[in-house]
Amino acid sequence: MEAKNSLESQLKAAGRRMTPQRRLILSILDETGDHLDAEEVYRRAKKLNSKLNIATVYRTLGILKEMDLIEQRYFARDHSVEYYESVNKGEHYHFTCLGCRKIIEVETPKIVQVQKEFSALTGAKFTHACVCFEGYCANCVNDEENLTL
Amino acid sequence: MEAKNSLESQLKAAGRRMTPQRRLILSILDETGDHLDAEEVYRRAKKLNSKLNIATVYRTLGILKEMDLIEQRYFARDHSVEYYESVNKGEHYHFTCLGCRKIIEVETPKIVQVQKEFSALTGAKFTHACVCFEGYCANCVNDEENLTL
DNA sequence: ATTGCAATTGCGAATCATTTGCAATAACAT
DNA sequence: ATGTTATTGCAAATGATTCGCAATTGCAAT
Repeated sequence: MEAKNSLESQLKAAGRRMTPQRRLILSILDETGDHLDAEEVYRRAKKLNSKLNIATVYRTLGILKEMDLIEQRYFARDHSVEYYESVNKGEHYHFTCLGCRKIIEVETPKIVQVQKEFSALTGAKFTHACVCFEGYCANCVNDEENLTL
Repeated sequence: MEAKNSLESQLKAAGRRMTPQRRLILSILDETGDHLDAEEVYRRAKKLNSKLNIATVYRTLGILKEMDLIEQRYFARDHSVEYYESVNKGEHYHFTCLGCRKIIEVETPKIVQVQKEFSALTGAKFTHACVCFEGYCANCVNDEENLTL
């Protein structure tokens, strides 16, 4: 057997049917390095299967979320930009530059430390953390200061 | 002069007109200890001024956000529960119990440390961080384990 | 290979929170 | 008191997501 991509095989293992639409959506999610929201997944998938409906994209993303195979995350403080990401990417967070809109990944163990401390203190158990940072990257800091001063 | 609540005086300082509707909305925001979303602000305000329109609430919240007098925050990972909070509350984050829906405030300097480290490393400047935690509180952990095992 | 049934799809309509256009109203400087 | 202009209420628009339902299709059993 060929090395099936993990999303597909996990869906099948859960007793889901594999349709061309799903295969398409899954392959996009699996192969992209970008951060895609539902609309963008739809846009890309639609290019390859023009009769795909966006409701199907939402339904598929919903199933994957429910199975904890992807996580819904957000970039901006007001959560205006949302996207889906495989859960197997390791711990990282995102910094969005308000100047150039670049996304920089932030790696740190400290968020997990906060969780551990809080657990130890209160006995609570974490299932998820949503963290998004906003600001200006090194390139844009100067521009921003010139504007606001 | 009486000690005007800060939101009101700051709005006036910014050249905004003070209407009964705004005064009402501001007093609710100023006095509540709860976490209110736009609908809830509207519900509470409506009790005291039955002809208030929800568009006015959204417009007022929009102005306050723009002036950075309140911050829009979220509880849940999927950001389904949103609320507005005065910015002068000091650094804290929220843990939402998925069992009993209780909100526990998490105090830690670590998030700010992450920001400082990242700034030092990359030269970026933070303007905002959005952090929300989800899980089960000590009381609900056991119930949840009983359910899932 | 064929069949049958349940899962899935496409479509359009429904929903829900939020925003907007606009005419009427009201705040505030003069 | 008056005029200008911000603000309001209302209703309609928007935009993302969900839903109902009939038609289709995957897949297991034959």
